[in-house]
Amino acid sequence: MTNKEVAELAGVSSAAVSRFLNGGYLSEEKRERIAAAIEQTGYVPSANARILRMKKSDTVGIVLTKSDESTLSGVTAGLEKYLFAAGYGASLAYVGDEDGADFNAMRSMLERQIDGIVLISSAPVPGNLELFERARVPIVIVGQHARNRNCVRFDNFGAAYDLASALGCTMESRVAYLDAGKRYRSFGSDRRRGFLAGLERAGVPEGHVTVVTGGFSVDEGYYATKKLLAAGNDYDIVSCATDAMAAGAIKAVRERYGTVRRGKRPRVTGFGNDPILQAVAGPLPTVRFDYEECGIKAAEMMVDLLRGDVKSVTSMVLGYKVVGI
Amino acid sequence: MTNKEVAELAGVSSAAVSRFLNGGYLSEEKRERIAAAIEQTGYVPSANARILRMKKSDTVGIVLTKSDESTLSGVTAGLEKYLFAAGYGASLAYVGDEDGADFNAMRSMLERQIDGIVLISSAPVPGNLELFERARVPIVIVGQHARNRNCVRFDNFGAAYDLASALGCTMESRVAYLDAGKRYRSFGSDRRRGFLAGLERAGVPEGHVTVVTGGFSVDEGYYATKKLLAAGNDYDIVSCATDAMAAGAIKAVRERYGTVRRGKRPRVTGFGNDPILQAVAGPLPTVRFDYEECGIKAAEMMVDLLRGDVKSVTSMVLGYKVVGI
DNA sequence: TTGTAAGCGTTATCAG
DNA sequence: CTGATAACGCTTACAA
Repeated sequence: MTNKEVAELAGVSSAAVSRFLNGGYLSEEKRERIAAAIEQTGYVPSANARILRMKKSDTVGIVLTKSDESTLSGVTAGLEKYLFAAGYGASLAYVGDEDGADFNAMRSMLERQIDGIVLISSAPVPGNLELFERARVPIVIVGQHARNRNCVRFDNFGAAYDLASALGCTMESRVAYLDAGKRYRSFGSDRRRGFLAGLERAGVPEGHVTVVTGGFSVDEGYYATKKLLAAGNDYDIVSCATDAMAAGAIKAVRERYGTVRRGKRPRVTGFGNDPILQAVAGPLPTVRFDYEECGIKAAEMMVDLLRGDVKSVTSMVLGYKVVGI
Repeated sequence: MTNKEVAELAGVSSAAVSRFLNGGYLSEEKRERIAAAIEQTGYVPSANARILRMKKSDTVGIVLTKSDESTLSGVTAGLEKYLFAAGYGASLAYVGDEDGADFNAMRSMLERQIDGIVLISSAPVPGNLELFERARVPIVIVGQHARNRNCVRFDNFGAAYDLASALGCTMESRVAYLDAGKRYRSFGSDRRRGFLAGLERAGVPEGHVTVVTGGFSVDEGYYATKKLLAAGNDYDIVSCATDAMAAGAIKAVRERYGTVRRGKRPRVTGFGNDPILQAVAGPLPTVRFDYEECGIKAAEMMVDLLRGDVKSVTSMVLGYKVVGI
């Protein structure tokens, strides 16, 4: 069913149908006839033809690099909310670890003429951004810092620093830190560096701190902690780069020390908003971020970019809240 | 940058460029010249023009009705994996509770000429399916039963029945069930009915069973349980329709009975694969579904539909595993 | 207010 | 093997 067919049925020109759809000059009488024809035929206009003609899609592409589940849905919710309100659509693509998956997703968005792209990534930003630059498509990076690029991210370093400072460690404390891996700047190295700096500030001697690097899943947190404890050392604190790892760590700690809090049982800390962990392990020292706000800010930045009322590159850093101490 | 411009630069016709991109007859010499021109210009073909011309997009739309977070990412992962392998793209849209959000998302997919649509929904399937029927766009429903429609779902009734049967309840047992709400057939009424049937089978008298209906979040599980226990009754079992609710229930139980398992402290059961809950509350009786397989099956069904090698409507019911008993 | 017609970037047909 | 050309469905001058 096309424009033209509807027009014929209604006894008007195809231009009239287009005007009906987009709000142009039209007599009340034709308006009704067209409405009836559309209703009758179930006509759905072709977005592709429109985009082709208009050379823009009023749509923003969102590419999510798979990582921490809960983060993503909060951020996208915020993004979509703001974008819709501003009259834009959103087109999502999840990408996993497969080779080149991010490139494919980004390219396919370009092919579909998205007007802007938001990259949500915990790993280093892919090198394929030139693609968008050449096409003059504005880019907003979420969750990472990128030199001279528009980005919105959380202050992971500061959050980890404050968390470490709030734990009440002394010169005697023994602390283990479970790092999420070098590949991930935001919840990997930023948190690790912040945490270690915080400990140093608190006066914990370097020799009392053990850092273990692994993945960010529950299982990886579990095995890393298990190994650590099996080595025969006692820790006052086992700090984890993510809530998922913390869940694994808690399991390992309980297996070793029993379920009751006493004596040498280490305290576990996490990082994130996981409500299930909060309920079951609480009060657990952790850090909360407002993911939805992050999405909103990113969307706002994008919309400003699209509307052209922005001149310079902005890098926005969002705050955090240390809880459960 | 367009087809034609690249063609000029390479000194060939636009048809040749098209053949280069889609693999048609082309001399090695021109092939090279075109490749060079594309490289040089950063040309990206327009998917919209192609779709307009071809009248198909080789893309499947996936509409996710917001609900249980963890479910979704597993199902979409399975869907995308299979679809990509079969040569299709996927286009995601998350929709929340806002009025008409699902309709808008579905319509916009139609406007973009998706070749098929997968609806992932825990609430009743929206009435807007005629849209797709009129457009002859195949539909696969995930997570719900829908009369005379292609669908893939889990056996929620059976799972809840088996879970109830496995709990070792006797004629003396007191059981509370936290229902997730009538709006949700799959994890609402199906699970409730299955659970109650299982209890009956196990010989638990109806009078010993309390059903409370609420939402499916951690908090709602917490408050419902708290209220239940504050009423002064003791329960042997508090069964929850979702793992999130179970997390809340566990918190409430601990607040009332302390953290040690003994005496009248009720056992809590959940429903789902939440790894964090498993680690921290385990072993917790719960039911596991293979979400990724669900996505794969749905994609398989869709691809069969698209390829036309399928005649009748299929309704597929996937199994489950009761664990943590 | 309304209709005509050109053009958006592809691909497929068809003649060379 | 190659190139000209029509057509896909829509919007928008421009002319009426």
